[in-house]
Amino acid sequence: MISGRYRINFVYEIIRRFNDMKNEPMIPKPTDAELEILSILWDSGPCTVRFVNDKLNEIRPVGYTTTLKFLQIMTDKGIVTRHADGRTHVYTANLKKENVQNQLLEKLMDAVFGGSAQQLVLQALGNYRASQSELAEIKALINKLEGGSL
Amino acid sequence: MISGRYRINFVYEIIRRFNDMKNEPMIPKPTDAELEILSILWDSGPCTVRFVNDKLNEIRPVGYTTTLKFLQIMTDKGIVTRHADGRTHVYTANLKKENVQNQLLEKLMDAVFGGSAQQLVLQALGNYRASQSELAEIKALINKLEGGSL
DNA sequence: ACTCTTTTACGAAAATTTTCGTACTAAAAC
DNA sequence: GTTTTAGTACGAAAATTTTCGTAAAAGAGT
Repeated sequence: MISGRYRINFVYEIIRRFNDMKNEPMIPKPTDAELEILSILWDSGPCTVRFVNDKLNEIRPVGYTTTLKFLQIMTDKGIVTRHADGRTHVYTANLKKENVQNQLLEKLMDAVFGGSAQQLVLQALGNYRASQSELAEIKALINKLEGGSL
Repeated sequence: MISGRYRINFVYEIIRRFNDMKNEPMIPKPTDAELEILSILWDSGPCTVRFVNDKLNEIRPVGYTTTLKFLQIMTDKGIVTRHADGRTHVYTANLKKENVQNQLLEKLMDAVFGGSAQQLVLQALGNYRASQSELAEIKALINKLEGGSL
């Protein structure tokens, strides 16, 4: 049995060790709570536990040590990095927002859109109104894609 | 403590009872395994446990009683309906594919796209190549949307 | 120096999700 | 009619995720 200083899911321990040898880490599907925290780190840059916890509590009540524990687990999983700043620790997202976005899009696409990006996009456009300028921007991208593959 | 003939998550028991009084059930976020099964039911219509299990095993090994248990749990949660056909049971999806698609899109949108449908769509289009005709179809929808809100 | 506050470390409970074994039942095959 | 096969019911373990309590340390204020 693999066990480090403290043992989390042993799968993640393996992943972490594996990732230590690579540049782009394999992404171990963040949980919902982890996603929430990642979002905060992406928006605000490196954060203390206190800051993350305050942000979370703007949405729902979470104990400070709960947040701390999450960050520690995420450190173990290798999805955030910690460095000390005096007595407190500052955490930085270790995954690129874009990569996670793509990972989740792909998962959703496969799960309920039969793997079709088109179906997903049509559904998203049909239901969540975008502004005129946003629509224009999407159309511009499509035009570029059409041009590129002609 | 709420307990019926058999007790699952008590939250779901409450939801189930609540839904008995309404037409459109509130959707209790299907788990990953449940989504897999829902997909099969959407694609193939009402299915027996045997059929669902065979389908699942095309992808990964799952025991028969595991699948059966899932279907039973899903029945308790109210996300599938069961009716007997002789000795065997046939299960039918109780949620509309579209509704679940939208629910998951919205969740993803909020979680990692700052609530912006446009960002989600741009990302999806940028990464997962769609064919010319698919792109054209998307553009047609956009044109319709633009027209409608002028 | 001493108390009050803030912080990290850690264990463990609670909640949820996934998985399967065992028992029982009914039909089918021989 | 007995055995084999295929089905459901149910409990419970295993795996994962979420949550928090308690202890110890480190500053801060007085």
